[in-house]
Amino acid sequence: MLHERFSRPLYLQARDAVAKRIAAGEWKPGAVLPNEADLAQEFSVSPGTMRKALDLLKSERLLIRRQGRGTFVNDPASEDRIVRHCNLRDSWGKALRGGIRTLELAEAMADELERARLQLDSNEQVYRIRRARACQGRTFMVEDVSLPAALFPGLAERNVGALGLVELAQAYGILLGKGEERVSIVAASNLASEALGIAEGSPVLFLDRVVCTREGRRAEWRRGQCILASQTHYAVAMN
Amino acid sequence: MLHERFSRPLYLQARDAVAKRIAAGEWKPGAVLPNEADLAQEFSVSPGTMRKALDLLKSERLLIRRQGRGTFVNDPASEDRIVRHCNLRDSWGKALRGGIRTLELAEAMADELERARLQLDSNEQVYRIRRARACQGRTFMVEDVSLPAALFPGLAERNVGALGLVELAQAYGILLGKGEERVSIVAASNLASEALGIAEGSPVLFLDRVVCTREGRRAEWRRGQCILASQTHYAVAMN
DNA sequence: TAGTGGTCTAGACCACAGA
DNA sequence: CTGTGGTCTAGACCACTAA
Repeated sequence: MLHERFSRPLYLQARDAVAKRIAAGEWKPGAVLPNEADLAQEFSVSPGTMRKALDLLKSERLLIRRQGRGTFVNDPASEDRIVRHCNLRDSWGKALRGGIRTLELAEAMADELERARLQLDSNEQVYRIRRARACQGRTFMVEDVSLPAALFPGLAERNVGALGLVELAQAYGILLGKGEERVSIVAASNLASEALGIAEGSPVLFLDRVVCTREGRRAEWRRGQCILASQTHYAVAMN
Repeated sequence: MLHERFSRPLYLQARDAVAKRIAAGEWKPGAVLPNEADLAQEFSVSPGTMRKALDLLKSERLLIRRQGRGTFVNDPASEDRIVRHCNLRDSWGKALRGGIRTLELAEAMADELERARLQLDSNEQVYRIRRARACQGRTFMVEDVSLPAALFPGLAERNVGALGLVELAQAYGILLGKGEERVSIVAASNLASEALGIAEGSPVLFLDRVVCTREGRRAEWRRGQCILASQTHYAVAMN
């Protein structure tokens, strides 16, 4: 099962083994895991070591632990995990989620910028998607997304028109990890200004985001142009 | 020393006790702490409990632990702690720190907005500071800062003209904790456009930030207007 | 009442740094 | 070689949940 000595710490191996099972769908979102003692026995580690692994997964929001209840698989669509990838907030501080409409979808050879940002080799393919997000009938963001074709095989053939990154990852059994978003101001492009219903060249928030998988592979590069209605804003937590 | 039963967990009490000593300057930045066993004995807890407390402080970036070396107090001016409160990055991804010039400083009764954002009672005083930040001779941000007078007694009499929040907190023995920053776009104010050398009403990044102390008291409300030179941006990490 | 995770203890051995 | 933190073990008892 887990390697003994001359290798990574046991609690990291146990953590990754549990994460792998969740990614594989062996333990589905909302399901309850065996208790600490049973898991420890299954992975042949001490209860203390197993606990450390489970606490790590809890801090990574992959598990939820409740005293007296048990250990549960956190749903990727749960509020605390959605909020991580959506920093736009409405006037009540709620994540500004919106319906997604796909405008274009094409497969192509990764260009130089895509290879750099997604850390791809030459000759690797990407899917390019242009989408619009709307909330209450009002489009607030248009985005250009590049996805490594290797991570999302057959994406063009699947019906993914209304799916965001979180839902896509779930459909492909990919666990998302760290990411970085760069925020700046640009003049709206022709397409964006039309879709957003603003004058051409109006200043919009430009969101340049790269999200990695749990294992550190680049999973998405997104460039979004975004308008902020009154009282809506881009929120950043400092911990 | 620490309360026994009927109270918060021992590892949290130990964590706070260590944090308190650091804030009081008993252990200065860069200094080495006693080893785990000695600390455990001093606080009358088991080594495992003491370790949990120290690991927490390490995850809060208050301590640095090095195998074979010891446990050290992290400097508030160290890169990893500065970067938390400065999300502006230059083209190389380095934090965009800048010299600070104070334009105005006044003490006043907190107005309604300040009472709401800083969670102050009526009749509480605040210090209002207007400053400019410049890097390589170019002003890139003007900011209006409100500080609770109760936390920073006698601030007007001290020479704090070139100090930012991090340095101020250190001078007053305050440990900073969580915070939130809201990012949006506004038309530059008269004062800002002049200081930043841009046309009046040009779009600028508006940064609205509240930072708390470690204990959760509001320590600062800042409203900054900011221009982004080529290749500079506002960076957000998603963990 | 039984089962869960949360806290706490008291050790062991290992990897690493420095004298 | 000594001292440090990092890992790992094997228990104990407590607080909470649900049947």
